[in-house]
Amino acid sequence: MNLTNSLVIKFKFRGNFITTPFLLHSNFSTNRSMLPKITNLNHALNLFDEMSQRRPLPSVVQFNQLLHLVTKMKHFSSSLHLFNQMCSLGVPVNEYSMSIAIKCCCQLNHTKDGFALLGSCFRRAIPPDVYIFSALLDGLVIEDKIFEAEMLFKKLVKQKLCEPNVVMYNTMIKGLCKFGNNVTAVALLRLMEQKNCQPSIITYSTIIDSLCKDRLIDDAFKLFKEMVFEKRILPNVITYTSLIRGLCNIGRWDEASNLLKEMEDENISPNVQTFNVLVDAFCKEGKVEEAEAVINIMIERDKAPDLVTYSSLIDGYCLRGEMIKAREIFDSMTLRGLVPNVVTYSSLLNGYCKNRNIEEAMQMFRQMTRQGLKPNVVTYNTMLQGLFQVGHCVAARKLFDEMHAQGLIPDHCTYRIVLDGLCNNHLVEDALSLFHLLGDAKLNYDIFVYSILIDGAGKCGKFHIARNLFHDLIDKGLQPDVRTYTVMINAFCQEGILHDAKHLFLKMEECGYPPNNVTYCVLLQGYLKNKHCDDVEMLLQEMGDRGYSLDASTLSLFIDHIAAGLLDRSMLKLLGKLVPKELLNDPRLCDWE
DNA sequence: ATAGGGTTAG
Repeated sequence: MNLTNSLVIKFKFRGNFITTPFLLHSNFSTNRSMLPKITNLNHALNLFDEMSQRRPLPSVVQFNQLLHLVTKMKHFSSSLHLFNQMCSLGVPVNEYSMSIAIKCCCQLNHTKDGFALLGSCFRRAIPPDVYIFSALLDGLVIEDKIFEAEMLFKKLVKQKLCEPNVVMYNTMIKGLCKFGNNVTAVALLRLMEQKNCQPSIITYSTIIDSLCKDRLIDDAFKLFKEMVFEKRILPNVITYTSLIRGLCNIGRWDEASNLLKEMEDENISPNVQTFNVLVDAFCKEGKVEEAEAVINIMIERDKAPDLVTYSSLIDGYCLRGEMIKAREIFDSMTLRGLVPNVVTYSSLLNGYCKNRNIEEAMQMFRQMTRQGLKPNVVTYNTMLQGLFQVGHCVAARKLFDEMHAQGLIPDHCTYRIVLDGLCNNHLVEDALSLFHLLGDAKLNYDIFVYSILIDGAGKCGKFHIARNLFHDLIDKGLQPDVRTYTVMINAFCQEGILHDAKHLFLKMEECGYPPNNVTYCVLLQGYLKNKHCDDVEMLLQEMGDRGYSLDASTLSLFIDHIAAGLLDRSMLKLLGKLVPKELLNDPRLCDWE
């Protein structure tokens, strides 16, 4: 390794950065032997000790270099500690030292401390620069304080406290994307062009990734083309990986495969993460053989599968109910030098739970704790759902309390799982009192929660409660979605109030939420069960026009009605058009048409 | 210094 090349220091020269090889002479001899060797934290800490004992003290530049190295290794708390020691030693810290210290606070989720350090910049007469503000902005984004982030950004621009550079724009764009605000993200991209700050591949990749996550794949490609053909920015492996994932997620496999070819033609090799996207996509479709084939290619190409790869594969086998195979992969990971983490465990636990093997799930849950892994909210959610599914409500309650004792805060998923679990185990009263007890502003404004409770109340014959909940959510200004309408229609049908069911069915369309397959089936079942057959034929016709099909239980009900002479056999022809392929081999349908 | 991966939800 060439020492001269590896030790490059940036000198500020007439306001421009120029890079100059840092020539090493006698007084830097210790540097020469130590700095390039720094590969881990201990080396860095030892060097710091050694440096702080030298007299005179090394310059702030040398300390900053070391600080920068430690930060690069992501040892943020150590870096902060060193910064504090620098201050105690009397090293005249500058804006670079401050920016590193602030960056560390922000990356540690202590943006507040970062702002405190900003205050100390002013006290030390160090004018904060764009790096410092970018670090703070990123901290706010990391902590999901998007409103504060936007305020800071606007304030910096308006009061001309600093001229945003491409990194700062990218950070703000990342924040907007994180909150699904793609429109403003693109607007900011346009603003930076207008201000002559050229967007980079990072700017484009950030927005492209966000559009892909929101399934706006065509918009993503529009931006991709703009980047390549207008801006002449070459896409890299990250850009391609985002697009391939976007395509896989919406099932556009051929295009994903073409894009993979395209990127290889451009001499951009897929990396572990690109392959992971493919493995995950195959596994989510239950195509574990294909996933295994991808993994073999990874091994051939020296792109060692990692925890993510195997977690996806475990998911794939769990989805197919092949728990022995899933467990085999889990157990063999250690042999490959990979130690399962909380996510891997959660995947396996979810598999056991979904396949109703709660005993094995419980055992593994305890095993992970013994191995020193702390279950997180997702792990508890998985277990809670598993326990409710097999009706172990008392055990679920115990686990819920345990979660609390561990200092974990239940999230939206937790409440949805618990409320749904209680409803499905005929404990609607408990669900409702929990809902009212919580009174949590967020929970009370969660449309999913309302759907769960309305469904639960309706199915337990507590119709008035279901209807009150529906009015309640309207009063709060919540917008019911297709599921909310559907469960409410179901509740009306069960109560035999078909007039209101039909009214709501028509209303949802007016409100921009057209009924789906399930809604039609629910209403049809309601009509049949209540022997109210006037609209049935029309509804079936509409379903055909919309390309919908009947589910197994609705179809069964129709056949029973026809067999009992309650419906005319002429309806069979219409029904035949609405039978999904997988139901066509039902023996009862043999004499159709 | 800024961008991409894995677990839960009706």
